[in-house]
Amino acid sequence: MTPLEELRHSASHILATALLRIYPDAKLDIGPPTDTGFYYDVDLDHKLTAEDLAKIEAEMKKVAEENQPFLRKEVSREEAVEIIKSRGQERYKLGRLADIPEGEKISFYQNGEFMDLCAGTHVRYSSKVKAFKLLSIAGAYHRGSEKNKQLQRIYGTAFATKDELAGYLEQMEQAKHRDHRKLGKDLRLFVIDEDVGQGLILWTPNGSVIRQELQTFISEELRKQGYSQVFTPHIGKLELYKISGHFPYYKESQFTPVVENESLARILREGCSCAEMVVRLDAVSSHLAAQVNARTGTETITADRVKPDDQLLDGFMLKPMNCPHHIKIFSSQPHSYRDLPVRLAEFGTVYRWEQSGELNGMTRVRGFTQDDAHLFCTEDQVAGELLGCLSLVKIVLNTLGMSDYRVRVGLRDPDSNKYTGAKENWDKAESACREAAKTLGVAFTEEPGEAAFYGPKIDFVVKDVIGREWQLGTVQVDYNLPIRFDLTYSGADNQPHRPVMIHRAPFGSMERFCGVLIEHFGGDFPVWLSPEQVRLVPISERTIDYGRDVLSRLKAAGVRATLDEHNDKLGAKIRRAEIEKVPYTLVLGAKEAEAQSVSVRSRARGDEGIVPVDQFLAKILEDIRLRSLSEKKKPA
RNA sequence: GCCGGCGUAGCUCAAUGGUAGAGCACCUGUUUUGUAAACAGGCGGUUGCGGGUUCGAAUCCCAUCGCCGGCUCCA
Repeated sequence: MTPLEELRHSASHILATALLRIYPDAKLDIGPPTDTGFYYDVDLDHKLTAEDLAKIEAEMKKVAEENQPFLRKEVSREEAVEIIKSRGQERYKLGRLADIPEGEKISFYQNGEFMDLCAGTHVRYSSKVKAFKLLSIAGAYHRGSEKNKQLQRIYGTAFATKDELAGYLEQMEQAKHRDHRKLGKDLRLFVIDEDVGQGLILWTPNGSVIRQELQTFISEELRKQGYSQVFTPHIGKLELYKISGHFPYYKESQFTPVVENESLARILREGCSCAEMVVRLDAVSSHLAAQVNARTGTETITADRVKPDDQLLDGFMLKPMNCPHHIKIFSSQPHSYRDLPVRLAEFGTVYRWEQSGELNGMTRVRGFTQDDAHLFCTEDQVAGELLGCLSLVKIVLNTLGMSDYRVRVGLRDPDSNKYTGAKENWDKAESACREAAKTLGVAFTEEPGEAAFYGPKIDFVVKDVIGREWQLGTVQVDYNLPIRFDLTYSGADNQPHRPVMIHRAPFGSMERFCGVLIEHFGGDFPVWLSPEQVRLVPISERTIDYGRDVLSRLKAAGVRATLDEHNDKLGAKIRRAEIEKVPYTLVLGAKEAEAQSVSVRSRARGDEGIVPVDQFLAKILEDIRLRSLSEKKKPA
């Protein structure tokens, strides 16, 4: 345990000590340190409030001042049971004791009157813990399972010094200003309207500029890398997803199917309970089941889903993924090995039923657009194609100056059987992913259990301003769908062969990526992405006409510019442009009008002096063309 | 979905059972401005929505929708 973790862990014991003084009947579960602080999970009939938190914190201060030594005591399993029972903490602590493997040491730590089952380690005296703060109360399931009782989790943080604590709290406060939900509102980038629906993003004109620029950017890269762009509809027949296996496997996280009119009329005529309707929507024909099961070599469609044809209901689904549609484009023509790889790309909008409590601004939504593509290739081509996909992700991240991410190679969970496909294919795919990740030149972690059910993947994960991790770009190898859809190509031997699919999305989703990007730049977008690139500010009404003249020249060159015609003093107009985070403000007075020039004020560098209009135009056009990053804002 | 908190003008917030208010934004006028806020006036509300208690509800109660923090989930 690091010294800081030790401190925080001790703080959580002090929290428990104080808590039991105030609520002696509280049943404790577990109280570990975290990346940013500590928590303790507690079962207590009384619902803790913010006022209670203040009381507990005051009591914690007393415990700290009592300067209690932390004493370690090693005991036998039997003694441990006795201690736990004597303290009335058997409800959760006996279970935690049982988690300790036979043969391992069992220890308690005591400070003052409090004693807790704990491996340690701790600070030596409670007075070491002097810079701490309780932050919030939240529900948390015992052992993280929603089947168990929900406990109250008390979150807090602690640092070695009061200055560090104050610094951390200040940093959290600052982070709020960069939150994409706040900036999205302030800069009018997107809105979510409750009448439209939770988790459904409305891209306003400003946000749409950013999205459009990003799409143009990636489209240029796709053309260089030999992709073909396609368009597909937002819905597809239920049967399509029964073949792919997405329905009903992911039914819980999909929108309810749209039942076809004919089917709807039939069930209204015949009468049909809700439960029966669900069963009939899930069901597949014996014909389809036989085909898919034969191809996969396993019972992927189980007997209880098979129904006679006249019991089936037909309908459409909002697409939860783009792959089935792209597969149908691929399979609409015969392919030779000479055609491969086929790379089909689309900004494809998909819909998923995320739990209401999970929705979050633009980063977790119910409808989002993936910068998706599916590559159909031979097995020999997989490794090379993976490298191409990763280089695309790198280009994206480099261009945007995003270096604060981690890479995760998602592998099979060796203890699970949810994965489809032959072991040899998995071995090959996993090693291809691992080798490809190595070429990135950044550290990556291999995480068993993080693979998709159809194949391993390489994910790029970033943190938002309040430390939550989000998966952005992803590259996935898939041996499963080509089998389910019976995809083939003719090999050099004139025999049919099975292609391998790669799914990849460098941004992941446009919504999530833009959300993270807003926070990454704190709203100070580089010129090429800025919704408004130039603000023209006449010093008085006398130079408005000159402003109109400059405006039309900028617009003709394709620069996004506006003219501030408000009847305000110069300072007020500059202030407005600053608040709206426009990268360049051009001040126009009599001198400038006379010389066909502009006085340039940059968001990053302040007043840069007077230059001819043409010179400014050439410079900004070059920055836009190169997609240059803005210089960091000078500290205020 | 679960636990807890919150919901007042476009935005930030005030009003603790007794006439819904301020600043900014917006509109009009005066001012004609040189690098982060000129001055004055005006517009703007069924206090998220629906019920209830009360002589009287933004305020108390119930229900519902949404938002925030966590938990669970995430092809």
